[in-house]
Amino acid sequence: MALQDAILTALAHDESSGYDLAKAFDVSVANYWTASPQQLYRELDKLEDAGLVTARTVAQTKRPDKRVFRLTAAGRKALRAHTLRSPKPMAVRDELLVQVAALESGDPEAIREHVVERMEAFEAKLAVYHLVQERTLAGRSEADYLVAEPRVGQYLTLLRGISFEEENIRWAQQVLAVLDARAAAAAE
Amino acid sequence: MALQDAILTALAHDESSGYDLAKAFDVSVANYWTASPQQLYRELDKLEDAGLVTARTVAQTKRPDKRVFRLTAAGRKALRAHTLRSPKPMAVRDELLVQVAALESGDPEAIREHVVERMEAFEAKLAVYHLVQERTLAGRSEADYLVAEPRVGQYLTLLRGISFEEENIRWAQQVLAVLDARAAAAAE
DNA sequence: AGCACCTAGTCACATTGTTGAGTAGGTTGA
DNA sequence: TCAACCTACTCAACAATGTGACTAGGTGCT
Repeated sequence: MALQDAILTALAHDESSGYDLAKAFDVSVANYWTASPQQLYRELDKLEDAGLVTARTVAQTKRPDKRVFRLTAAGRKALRAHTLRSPKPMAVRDELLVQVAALESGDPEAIREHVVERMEAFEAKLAVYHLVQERTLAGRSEADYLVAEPRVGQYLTLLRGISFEEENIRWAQQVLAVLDARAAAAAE
Repeated sequence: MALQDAILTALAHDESSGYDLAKAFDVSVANYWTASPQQLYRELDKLEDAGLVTARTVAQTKRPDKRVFRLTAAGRKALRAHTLRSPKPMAVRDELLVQVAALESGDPEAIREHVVERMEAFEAKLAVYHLVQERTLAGRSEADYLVAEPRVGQYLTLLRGISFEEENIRWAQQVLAVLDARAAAAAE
């Protein structure tokens, strides 16, 4: 259900193909909902069957044809109805945290390496978010944008994504510092 | 798979019943993995079939009997093997963020109310985490604990949970401030 | 010439998550 | 004393989400 709503939200302002949607999910929606391309194609078909989106095939030269989706009036209504329902509690799934929780039962060196790798991913993601932020603000101040810009919802979720990645990086650094301090203490 | 590893981790130091596990998942594991009691019972049965945990029925007076689970040697090995595998990227699912992203297409007043409710949940969770933190440290300083305490993994994930909830609260306050400023600007 | 990567998908299967009902006694508070 | 909630589960069915393999032409690099 909620994946459908996330898709409808992504289509609220612009039409797009499944492939474009997959890229958008990768960069900006991943903050609050994750979905693989396969999931998106499947849900788009369902949304089309339900009459919430319409598809139009666009022929391309030198590229495969694509199907471009856009909201219908019913889709717009469904999106509004979704915001009236009480949201379910957040769900998180992070195998890295599972591994860190199992630090004493696992292989500390492997876990350390996983933290390092993840930290690089956090930093890459933060850099992307900062780029999106710059492009979104386009020279305006954040304070102005937050009060005056009609399409502020996406920007608010972007802010959450930025602070989330910043905290992830800080946390990863702390974990590495703790692991190193413990390794040093054990070596004595 | 990873739900199984999260369960094995929770059982790494102490045996516990499915019911106890459900409470533990509610308060501390929810940081990095969520699961309903039903899922836990199902996975515990599978883990038992796979020989990774053993169950022992404990008769209680004035209470229903309970089944207490503990890791087997194979379970301990599986947990260690899990930490050697590269963790999958984090997955988040939050319907509230989906609603905020759809702010312009949805009902702003309903969304505001959902943010208020969620903020209360964030604060309650943070209070629980602080309690767990106090009980865990038991008077020791955090710096000492992080270097000297053998079982530091859980504490590191707790720290991530605390900063996560703090950021959630800050973000929710910002969203409410923005919504109010925009409502005031629109009323003029 | 050959490889890797990009666009733009489809199909089948596996795992995870949700809902609702049932059982049965004990504790707490108005 | 009666309702509401807590402990401690089990069972079944279904819905949603996630993974892996596959197709197929085009582009860019060495």
